[in-house]
Amino acid sequence: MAQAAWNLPTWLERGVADLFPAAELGADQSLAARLAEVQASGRPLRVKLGIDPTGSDIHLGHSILFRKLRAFQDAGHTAVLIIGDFTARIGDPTGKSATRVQLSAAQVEANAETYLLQLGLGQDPERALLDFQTPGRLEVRRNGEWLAGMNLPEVIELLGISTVGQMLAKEDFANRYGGCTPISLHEFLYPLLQGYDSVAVQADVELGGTDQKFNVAMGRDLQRHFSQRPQFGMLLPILPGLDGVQKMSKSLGNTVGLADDALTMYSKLEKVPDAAVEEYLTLLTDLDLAALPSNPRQRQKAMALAVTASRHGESAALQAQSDAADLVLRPDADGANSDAVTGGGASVPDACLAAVNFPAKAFYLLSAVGICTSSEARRQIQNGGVRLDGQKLTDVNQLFSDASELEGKVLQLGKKTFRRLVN
RNA sequence: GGGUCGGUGCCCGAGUGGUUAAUGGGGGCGGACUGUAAAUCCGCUGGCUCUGCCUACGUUGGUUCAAAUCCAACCCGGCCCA
Repeated sequence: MAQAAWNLPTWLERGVADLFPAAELGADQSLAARLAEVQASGRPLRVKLGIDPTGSDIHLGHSILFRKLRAFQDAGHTAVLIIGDFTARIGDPTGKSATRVQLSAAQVEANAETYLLQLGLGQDPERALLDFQTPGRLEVRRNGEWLAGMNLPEVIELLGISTVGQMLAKEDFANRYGGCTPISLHEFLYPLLQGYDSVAVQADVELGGTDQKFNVAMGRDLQRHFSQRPQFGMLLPILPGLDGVQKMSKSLGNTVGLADDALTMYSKLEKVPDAAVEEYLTLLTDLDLAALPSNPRQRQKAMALAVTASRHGESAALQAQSDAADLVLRPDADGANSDAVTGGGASVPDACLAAVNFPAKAFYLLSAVGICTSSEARRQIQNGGVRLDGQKLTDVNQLFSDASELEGKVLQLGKKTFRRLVN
């Protein structure tokens, strides 16, 4: 068999951390071979991606999987998006050091709706993360469809496919077991149920983060058990968060939300630590890395611009870039640059003064306008971290007697929190 | 079910009757510096329109002038035994 048959197209290869079974096992077992086979038959691949609607916000860390899924769609394959409405209520133990709280059905359903909207349901396909429009490119399924009605004999059959030893070989379980943290029995069911999803939708490929290897591999075992051809596992790296070290995760507070406005998104991205910039470029953009300038600051900006543009469009991204530059300019002690601070930022979020009771002291103003708590505001003013139109506030108790003396001004906390005061 | 150890602020972890909103570290935030970065240094790190008031040490009650600290019951977890 020709070596060429093992090669994957670049759109497929980019950013992939792991693909199994490996091509070396033999051409007939490689993904490239399956692609060729499928192409010949005219049947698209079924590419599975499961998400558990446990939160309400999707961030860039999730989006790398959706980007890959979209790439499959654009190549003519079928994305099978599984909403884990049932499994969300068990809680995926992966990466968790503690048992996850179980969610109510209503909560899960609400989250699922929000997810679909963020993924681009009803949006312009250019801007949307997934292609919701082209017929045959997307199937959205909820795993409650096949899991909720499972009876005990079926569950027992599933349980019989794996062993305690196998489960304890999984890293998270092993850590918790060794580290004296509790593991509930029902958590052992999670990998099996996720695996069964692959059986239910007859997946050819399953996408997941590298932390999903165990679960994706379990899918192969179950498919084999149910006499299906085992899927390929395609694992993508876990995106580091804004700290550049830990994975992007809402609970760590280091995320860029898909729903973030252009300015917020750009501002966060342009200061991603150098060490993470290359990964962001590879995983979140289609830019040709070799063609970019080598200066790290320029690469950072190019990345921030490209990612923001993919979400908000080219012109909004450019606007955000220039606004971000304006906002960061510091006025001199005499306020020389204050024009830049107040005038440039067309996209500074507004804060409504209607909720403020006048006369208002400075620390109270910050809290009434929703920037931080009043106690926090006191401290920040004392630390010199609060500015009004670029002018540093020094007195916690500085009194503002009326909304009119604040209207239109920009209140700033630290380097990245800005609110334009409006009435 | 029995024995035993343990449950402290975002996390880890001191504290074992009284200057305790609670030592220390991590993280986070702010300031200086810088490339709006990293490293480094400094400050802050429960809430409240705050010279004071409120809420906090698994839960609920109790003892005491006074409890995270003592007592009881309960809930949750680890380990050992069944």
